[in-house]
Amino acid sequence: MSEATAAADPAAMAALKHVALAGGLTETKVSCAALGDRLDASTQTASRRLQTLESAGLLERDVVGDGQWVRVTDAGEAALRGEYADYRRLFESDVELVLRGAVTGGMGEGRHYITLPGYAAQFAARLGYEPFPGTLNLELDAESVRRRGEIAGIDAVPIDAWEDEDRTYGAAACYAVTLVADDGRYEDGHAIVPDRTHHDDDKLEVIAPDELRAELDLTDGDTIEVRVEATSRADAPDDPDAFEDSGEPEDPDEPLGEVA
Amino acid sequence: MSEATAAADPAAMAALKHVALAGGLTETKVSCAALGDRLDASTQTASRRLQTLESAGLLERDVVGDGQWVRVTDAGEAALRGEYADYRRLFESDVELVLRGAVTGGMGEGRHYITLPGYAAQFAARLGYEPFPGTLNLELDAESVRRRGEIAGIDAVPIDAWEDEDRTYGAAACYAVTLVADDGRYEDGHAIVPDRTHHDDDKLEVIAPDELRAELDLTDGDTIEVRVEATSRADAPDDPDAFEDSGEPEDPDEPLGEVA
DNA sequence: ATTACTAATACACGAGTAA
DNA sequence: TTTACTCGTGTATTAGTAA
Repeated sequence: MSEATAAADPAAMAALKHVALAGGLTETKVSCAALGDRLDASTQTASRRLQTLESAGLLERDVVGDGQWVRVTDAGEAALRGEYADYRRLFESDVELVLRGAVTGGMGEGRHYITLPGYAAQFAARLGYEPFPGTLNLELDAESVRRRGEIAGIDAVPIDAWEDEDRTYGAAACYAVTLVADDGRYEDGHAIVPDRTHHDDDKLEVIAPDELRAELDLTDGDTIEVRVEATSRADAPDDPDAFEDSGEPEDPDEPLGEVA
Repeated sequence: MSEATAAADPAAMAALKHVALAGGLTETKVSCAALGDRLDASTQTASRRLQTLESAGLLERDVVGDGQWVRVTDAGEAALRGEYADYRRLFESDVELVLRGAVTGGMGEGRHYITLPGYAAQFAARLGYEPFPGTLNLELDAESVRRRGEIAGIDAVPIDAWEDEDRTYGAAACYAVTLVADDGRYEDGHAIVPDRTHHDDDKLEVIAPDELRAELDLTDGDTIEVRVEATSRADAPDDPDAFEDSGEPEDPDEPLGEVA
C-alpha cells in the first residue's frame, strides 16, 4: 500500500496485464499462442504463466479445448491497480515541495496522539490506511525551514478536531509525502501538521502505514528527503468511504473545526 | 504505439520503475542493496539489472564507489510511459460502446482516401500516427447496427474537410477503438466515420498504425469486437503538434469545415 | 486448432570474492 | 561500505509430443 508494490513476479504481472487488456477484467477468451506473441515467449511459457497466475489466485480460468476463458480475480485487479498507482506516482503526482531533515527522537508523544480513536478513525477513513503507531520526527534544515511555509498552498487531507469527556483535540492537515532515504529507499506517508501551532517551524512529523525507521533503515541523525506531493490523493485504491471496520464509527454530527 | 508495449524485459522494467520512483527521472543516488530489497532479489541481481538497463539505453549511470548516480534516459522514460499508457487503458478508458462485425473486403477505396495528403497530414497530427495504408472494413451485425447510433455521443477527433484543385473532400470523425479478435489478440486504432453519409449504417471502417489484418490474423468473414472508447485521446505520448516530418505541411489558412 | 506434459538446454540467480 | 566479477547451481525456458 505504501511503497512500490513488490509485485509477485514481473513476468507474471506482464502476462496478467495483457490478459486484462484483452478484456480479462470481465471475461475474455485468450489463446496461449496470442499471449505468447505479446510476451515475446513461447506458447508453453504463456500456458505456464496462466497456470502460475491461477495458482497465485490472480486469475480464474476455464479451459475449453479451443482456448480458455479467463477473468482476473479481485486480487489480480488489486495487483494491477498497485502497478497503476506506481505509474501514476511517476507521471501524475508532481512533487510540489522538497524538504530535508534529520531524524530525531521522540516517538512517544506522536505515538500517543495518532493512536487516539478520534484521530485513528479519520486516518483510516481519509488516508486509506491505519498509521503505524508512531511518528517519524524530523528536524528540518535551514533551507527547508525557510521553504516550509509553501506547504500551506498545497492540497491536504483535513483531519477534524474532536473531543472526549476530558478535553478537545485540535484539527490538523495531512500532506501526502514520499520519503526518500539517502540510499534510494523510499516510502509513502503523510506529513501531519497541526492547524494551531505555528511555533516549531523546524519540526515535521510524518506518519505512514509501515514503520518508517525500519523500512528506511533510519537512526537518529540520518537525513532524509521529504517530497510533498501536489495532489494528496489517498493510496487506497477504490473505496474512500469504507472504514467501518476500523476504529470508532464517526459521528456525522460531531462538532468539527473551531476548537481552542 | 498501438498494442501493449512489448516491454523489453519485465524484470528490467520493474527495476527501471523503481529507479524512477526513487527519483531517477531527474537524477538520484541508488544502492544495489536498496534496489535488491525492492525487487526481492540479491544485490548482485540488482547490480546486473542496472547494467542491463544501461546497455539497453534506458538508464545512465555514474558509479561512484559508495553507490551510483542514475538517471532514466528519454528512451527509458518512453518505455515507462508505454507501461503507464497500458494501465491507463485498463483503468481509465472506460469502453463506451461495444460493436461486433465481420471483416469484409474492399481495402481499395479506403486505402485511396486515407493516403491522400489532406487526410494523411491530419491523421499524423491529430491521431499521433500515420495509418497503415488501408482500412479494415467491417459489416456490423444486427445488434451492432442498432446500437451504432450511440457513437454520435462519444468524443471523437475531428478530421476537417479539405480540397485540392479537382474536388473537395468531406470532414469525418475518428473514434478511438480497440479491436479484439476472438483469440484475444487486440489492436488499437480509430473508427473513421464520414460526417455526411448516413446510409451504410451497417458498415464500419477502421484505421490503425499497423496492418490490422496481419496483426490480428484476420480474413474475410472473421468476426471481431470493436470497443469504442469514451475518451479519444491519441496514443502519441507527449508531443501533439510534432508532425512536420510526416506528409504535407498543413496550411494554417486552409478553408476548413463546411463543404458540400 | 487447442492446453500442457516431459525432457534437454540455456539462462538467470546468488554465494563468494576482489577491487 | 560500495560495485561487479566468476562460478556452481537451480530454475525457467523451449522443443517435442500427447491428449
